[in-house]
Amino acid sequence: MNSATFAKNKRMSKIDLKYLSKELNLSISTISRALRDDWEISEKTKVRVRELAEKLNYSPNPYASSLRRQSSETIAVVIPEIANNFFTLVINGIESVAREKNYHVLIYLTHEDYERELSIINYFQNGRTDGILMSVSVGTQDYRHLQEIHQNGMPIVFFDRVCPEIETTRIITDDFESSYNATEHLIKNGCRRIACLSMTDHLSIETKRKSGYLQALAKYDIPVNPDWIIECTNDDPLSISRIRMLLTSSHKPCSIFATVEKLAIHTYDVCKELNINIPRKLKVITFSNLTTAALLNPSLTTITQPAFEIGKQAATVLFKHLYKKRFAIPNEDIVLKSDLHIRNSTL
Amino acid sequence: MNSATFAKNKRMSKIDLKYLSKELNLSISTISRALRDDWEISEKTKVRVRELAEKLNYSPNPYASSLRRQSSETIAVVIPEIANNFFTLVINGIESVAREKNYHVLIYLTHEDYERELSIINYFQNGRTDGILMSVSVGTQDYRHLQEIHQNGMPIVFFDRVCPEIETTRIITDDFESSYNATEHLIKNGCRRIACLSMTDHLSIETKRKSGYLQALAKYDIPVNPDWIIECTNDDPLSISRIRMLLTSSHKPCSIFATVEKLAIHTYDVCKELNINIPRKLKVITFSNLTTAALLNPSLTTITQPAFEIGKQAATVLFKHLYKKRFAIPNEDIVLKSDLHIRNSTL
DNA sequence: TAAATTACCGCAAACGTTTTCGTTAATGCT
DNA sequence: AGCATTAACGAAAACGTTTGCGGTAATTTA
Repeated sequence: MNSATFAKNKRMSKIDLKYLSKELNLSISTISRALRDDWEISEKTKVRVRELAEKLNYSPNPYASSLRRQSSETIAVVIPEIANNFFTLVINGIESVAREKNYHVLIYLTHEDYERELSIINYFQNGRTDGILMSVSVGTQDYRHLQEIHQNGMPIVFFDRVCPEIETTRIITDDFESSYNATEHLIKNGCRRIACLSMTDHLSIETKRKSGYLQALAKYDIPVNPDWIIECTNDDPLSISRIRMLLTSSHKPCSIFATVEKLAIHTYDVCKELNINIPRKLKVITFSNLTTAALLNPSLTTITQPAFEIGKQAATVLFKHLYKKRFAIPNEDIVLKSDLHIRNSTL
Repeated sequence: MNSATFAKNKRMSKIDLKYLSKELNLSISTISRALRDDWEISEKTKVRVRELAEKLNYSPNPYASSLRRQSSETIAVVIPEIANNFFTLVINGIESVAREKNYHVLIYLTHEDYERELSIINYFQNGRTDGILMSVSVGTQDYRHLQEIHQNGMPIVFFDRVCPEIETTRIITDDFESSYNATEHLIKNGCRRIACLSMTDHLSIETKRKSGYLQALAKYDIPVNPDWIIECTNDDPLSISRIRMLLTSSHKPCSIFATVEKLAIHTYDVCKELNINIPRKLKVITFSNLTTAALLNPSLTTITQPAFEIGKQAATVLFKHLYKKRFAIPNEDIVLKSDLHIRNSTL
C-alpha cells in the first residue's frame, strides 16, 4: 500500500465534529460548544467530549472555522528580502508574539519590486490574513494599493520602511538622530570629506538618514559635495561600479557613511580590490545588523537597529487590535533607538 | 468615521459569487465555472463575468475554496531558526517556486526545541497546509510525531537535517565527502592536530560530517584524540567556554574543523579574546553560508552548501506531488554538492 | 422526421464549523 | 399547585465555494 492510498483510507475515517457526535450520542453543536468550553454545557459531558477528542487526536478544520468565523488566525509579513539579518531578526520578534497568541505567520517577499508587492497585496483582499506587518520595497512610489486595502478594513502595521500617508502605527527608529551621530562621529575622528551612500530616495528612512548626515555637515560648517552623495539601486554590480568610481576619482572622500549594510559590504569589497586601507585611507560607518561586524577586517562600526524589538512591537500593536476590534490602531510613530557600535573601521 | 466602522460598512457590500450572480442574472455555479474557465460556459458569458469580476476586484474566499476543495494552496516551512544565512537562502529557494505556483508559505520556527517542533507539527493535522518542507531541530531524537503525520497522508520533504526513518525524499549535500575534503585540506596544509567542533550527535548530518573528518584522519594515519572532538549544544555561552578550554589546554590543536558556522564564529571570538592568531596559531575551516566570509579577519575558509538550490529542489519535489497526487514522493536522497572556498583562515 | 447529440446553464448538495434560536426537563418561587 | 426561571442540549441556518446531476433549447445525425 503506497502513501497515496493510505492517505485516502485515512481520509475516509477522518474525525470531525460529526464523528465525535455520533460516537458520543450528542449533537454536533454540543460537541463544538463543549470543546470551546461553553457555559451551557455540563461539566460532565465536557470531560466526556474532551477525553474522546484527546484520544482521537481531533483538531478542528481551520478552513471551516475561518469561513464561519470570518477570521483566519493568520498574519502576513511582507518584506523586501529575507537573506538579511535585519529582517530575519524582525521575523524572530514577530514570531515570538505570534506563537504566544497561537497565530500563524505567512511570509511574502517583494524582492524590492513594486509589481510583486502589488500582486502580493492583492492576495489579501479576501480574508486570507487577519492583518499585515510590512516594510515597503524600494521600488514602490505609488501607495494606492496599500491605501485601498487599508480602507477596506485590513489592519496594517508598518515597520522601518513605512508609508506615512496611511493612518496606522509605524514602528521606526531614530534614523535622523543616529545618522547625525554617525556623521558627527566621523567628523570628530578628523574627517571632513564624508561621502554618503544610500538607496533610492523614495523611502522615508533614506531621506531621514540623509538629512541627518546633511545636518551634521551643516553643524560643522562642512560644505556639501553632491558628487559624494551616491544613490544606489538594488542592482549590485551597478552599485559596486559607482563605489569604485567614487574611490578612484581625483577628489576622493576620506570616509563613507552608508545608509544600508549592503553598501558598506560593497565598499569593503571594492577597498579590498583596490587595496585601500580601512580605516587609514577610508573610514566606514553603516547601518547594519551583521552578527559578524566585530570580526570583519577591520571590524565594522555600525548603527544597529533593535530589529527583534521592532518585530515584537509591530506584532504587539497588531494583536492588540485583533483581540479587541474596538481598539483602532492609533495613527502614530513608535520610535525605538538604534545603538552606535564604534569599531575599528572608523578608528 | 474610524477604521473599524468603515471596515464593517465595507463588509456589508462584500462582493462574492452571489453578488456577481445577482448582478449578471446568472446562477452562482455559472459564475464560478466561468471564472475557472469551464468549457461548459459560453465565451460570451465568460467575458461578461470576467469583466465584472475584474471591475469589482472580486477575489474568491480562500477558506470557502479550501474547505470545499480540501486543499489549501499553502505549504509550511519548518526550520530551527531564521537568523541564519543557510535557512534564509533555503527559504528564498522555496519562495521562488512557491510564488511561481501561486502557493502561500507559512513559516514555523522550532528554535531547536523538540517540544516546539511537536506542537508545530500538531498544527498540521487538519489540512492547514498541503505539505511540509522541514529541517529537524537538534533537540528531536524521537521521530514519532513526524512518522504519524506522514502516515496520515501529509506530504513531507526533508532538507539538510533529515529524518532517515521516513519514506520520503531528502534533499541533502555531500556531507561526508566535503568534510573529508575539508579535513584533508587542513592536513595538506601541514596540520595533524585537528579538532572537530560539532553539535549534538543525533542529526544525520552531524554524524556524516564527523565521520568524514574521522575518515580523513584515518587515511593519513593520524590518531584520533577524543579530547579534540567537542560536542556543543545550542547553549552559546557553554559552547564558547568549551572552545576556550580547548584552546587553552596544554595539548592544543593547531586547527579546527567546525560542522556549523556558529561554532566557527565562536572560535573567532575566542581567538580574539585570547589573542590567538588565525591562521598562524590556529587554522579554521567550517560549514558556512556567511556572505561576509571573505571579509572576515582573516577571511574564512568555508564549505558552502547550495542553500538556494536546496530550497528550490525541495519545493519542486513537493509540488510535483501536489500537482499530481498519483506521483508518490519517492523514497530517496537527492544529494547536492557543496563548494570548498579556500581562504586565509587555513593559509 | 424522429432521435440523438451538443451547448449552456441552474439546482442543490456538499465541505466542517459556529451560532442563533428553539426545546425539554428540572428547579425555584409565590 | 401554578408559574417563572434555569440548566442542558438539539435543529438548522449560516460562511462562500465547488461540483454532480439534471434540464432545456438548439443543432446534428440517421
